[in-house]
This record gives sequence, C-alpha cells and structure tokens, in this order.
Amino acid sequence: MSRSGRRPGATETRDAILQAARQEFNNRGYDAASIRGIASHAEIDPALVYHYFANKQALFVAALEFPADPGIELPRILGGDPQQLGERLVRTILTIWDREQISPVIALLRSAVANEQFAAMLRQFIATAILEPVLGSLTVDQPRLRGSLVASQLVGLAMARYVLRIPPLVDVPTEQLVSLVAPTIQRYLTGELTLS
Amino acid sequence: MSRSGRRPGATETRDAILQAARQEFNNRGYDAASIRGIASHAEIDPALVYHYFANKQALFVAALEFPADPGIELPRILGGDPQQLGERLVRTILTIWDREQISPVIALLRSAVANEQFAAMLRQFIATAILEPVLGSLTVDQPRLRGSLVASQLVGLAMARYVLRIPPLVDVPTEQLVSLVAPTIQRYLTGELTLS
DNA sequence: CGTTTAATTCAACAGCCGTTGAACATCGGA
DNA sequence: TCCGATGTTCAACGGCTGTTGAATTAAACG
Repeated sequence: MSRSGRRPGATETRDAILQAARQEFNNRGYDAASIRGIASHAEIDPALVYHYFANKQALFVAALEFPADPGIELPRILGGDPQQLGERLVRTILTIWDREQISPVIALLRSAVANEQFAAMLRQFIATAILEPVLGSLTVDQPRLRGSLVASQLVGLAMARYVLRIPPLVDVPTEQLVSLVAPTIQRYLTGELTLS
Repeated sequence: MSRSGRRPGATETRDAILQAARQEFNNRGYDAASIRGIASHAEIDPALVYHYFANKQALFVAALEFPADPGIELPRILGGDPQQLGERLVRTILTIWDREQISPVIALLRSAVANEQFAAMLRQFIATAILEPVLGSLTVDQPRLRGSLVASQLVGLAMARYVLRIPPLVDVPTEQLVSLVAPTIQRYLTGELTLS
C-alpha cells in the first residue's frame, strides 16, 4: 500500500487538473469552485495542484486560455456584407458556445458576478476581442453605445441559455436562434438609433 | 459598561437587519454575503440575526419581498396600444431598477448564477410575474419562445448595466435607454419571427 | 412589585476554505 | 549506480462560514 510518492509511468496530471478546473469553474464560478473539489475531480491530492500552479487565481487564468483564436474567426466575421454582420457574429459566437459544453466565457461570466476583478476581465475581453474589431470595421455614429447594446444582448443570451437555462431557449437549435437574434444585433450595429 | 442584555427604548433592529441584508445580498449575491457581514453593517451581533430569522435562506427570502406590486404596475403596462407594449414594459422595468439602488431582482440575479435553487426562483419570477401576463394579453404565435427572447434581452440589460457595469450603458439616461431597447422587445413580442 | 417574555451579546461548535512544509517515491541524467 | 529533479501524499495552519446555547438586561404584563 504505497500511498505517498511519485507514481510509475508517464505523467499527465497537469492536464487532468486543468480539465477538472475548467469543468468546475465553468459550472460553479470562481468563488464556488474549490481547490479541493477540483483535486477530487482529478483524483488527486489538493496539494498537488500547488505543485503545478502558484495559487487558485493562476489556475483560473491557466484554465481560461481561450480556445477560439480571435485571429482566425474575426476575418471571417468582418468580411462580407456589413448588412449581415450581425448574423455572422451571432452565428460564430453561438457556435463556439455550443461546441464545447465547457466555455471559458461562461466561466468568466459566472465568476464576474460576485467578483469585481473578474467583471473587469470580462468587460475588457468583450470590448477588445469582440466590440472593437467589429465596430472598428464599420463607420457609424455612437460606436461605444452600439457596442454596449450588442454586449447586453449577447450577455443576456449567454445568461438565459447557459446559466439560467430558461427552458425554450436551451433547446432552440443554434441556427434558428441565430435567425431570431441576428436582427437585434444588426440593428444595434448599423440601424438608426432613435435617441428620443 | 453593560455589554450584553436588552437595550433600553424602542427596538428597530429587525428593520436594520433587513436593510443591511438587502444591501449585502444586492451587491454580493447570496453566497458571498455573510451573516457576520450583514450583522456588522447593522451594528449588531451575528447571533441576533438568528433571533429574528430562522436561518440565512429565510433572511434572504424576507429581504427579497418585492417592492413593486405587480398588481399595480401590470394594468398600466397592458393597457394601451399593443404596438407600444415593449416600450411601456422596458420603461417600467428600468424605472423600478433605477429607482432604488437596491433591487431584489438584481440580488436574485446575482445569487442565481452560483446557485441552481435561486436560478429556479428567478426563472419562475420572470415567467409568472412578467412574461405570462404580458404575453397572455397578446395573440401571437410561439409565445414561450417570444417570452424567452424578451427575457434574454432584459436579463442582459440588467447584467450589463447593474452587474458588469459596462461603461456607456451605466450612464445612459433611463428614457434614452428605453427608446433604444424598446424596439428589440417589441419585435420579440409582436414582430414576425423568421424561423429560417 | 414579581414574573414572564423579548432583545442582546459572548463563546463556542463543526465544517469548509486556500495554502504550506515535510516526507516519500520514482524518473532522468552523470 | 548514485543523485538531483520531479511527482505525490499527509498533516497541519489560520481564517472564514452558518449556527447554537447559555447568560444578561430590559420591557411588558399581571
């Protein structure tokens, strides 16, 4: 019964920890996810986590590591008719969210609610990775206001579909949801804003 | 130096606890808000909270106690031109949220993110207090799908303006925000849904 | 006035948390 | 083969949490 000490054979522990961390952060958020819980999911002692990562926050950042490379997706969104920019944007984002049951954005969203520091991270990500490139490609008035309206609908979609799980929305097929929400995004992006 | 024991004079402790609880639940959410923190805000010993409320969850429910009576607001929303239903709905909700810096809905929203039980409470509140009456007053196809789309935009608005505090949105005057978002809500409520 | 009831605090419980240091076992290179 | 680096566990730390029971003081009621 050798308990402690290194295990024979190759080691894949670091990845196991990251995987468990992604899962836990994704569906509990930063605060509610615990090192002990993550370690237990990875079938490992909690202290081992600290052998690979400096502390909880470093683990969170490592687990976030965005899988969708904006450099690849963005040109596909920005190219083409600006009048269908909203549709391409919504389709791309929903596809990414739906592809993996575990999404860094959802993890960050869940964490941002109780933690101002992560709220700032999420604001920054939304602004620089989505809004600035998309709106920079257009010539419209009030780009920042338009961007924040787009953000509100996208965040609402993520909350309703993945966090609150409001029933009809959870089951609507991706492409149908695209055609329902895209007009809203398109209006926020290029429509006339009535500032009564 | 009498420490323990009852204080002379009338007692308003229960209200002080509720007020502190509302504040803490509102801007931290259920899990992050602590009984000790609430008690300290109310300048009171933590154990005193348990003299008035059975436990943390009971305190949360008591602190929630909805201030906007749906029975009063709803007829004002439902009466009038159905083509401006979206505008009246958004205006009413934003007015309620803006009026008090402390809103039960925001508290519930913050709490629902990490706690499935509160997510269910929020779903139920959105459905029965907002969506059902509003959509019940219309004759449209796909009412549940329409309702969930409305919910997604409203939740997104609450998240962006009050939780994430996305800069432009925080400072846009209420009435201007109404005129920006109302067309979206109106389209979800009565517009043609293109189910491609 | 005496007694019961209500308000209040103190001290403690058990449980969880992030984190650390020491001990042990295996691997990889000299 | 020896030895340092790496992987792994155990046990503990201090701090925070929700909650409870006993003790103390004042109000309310007869």
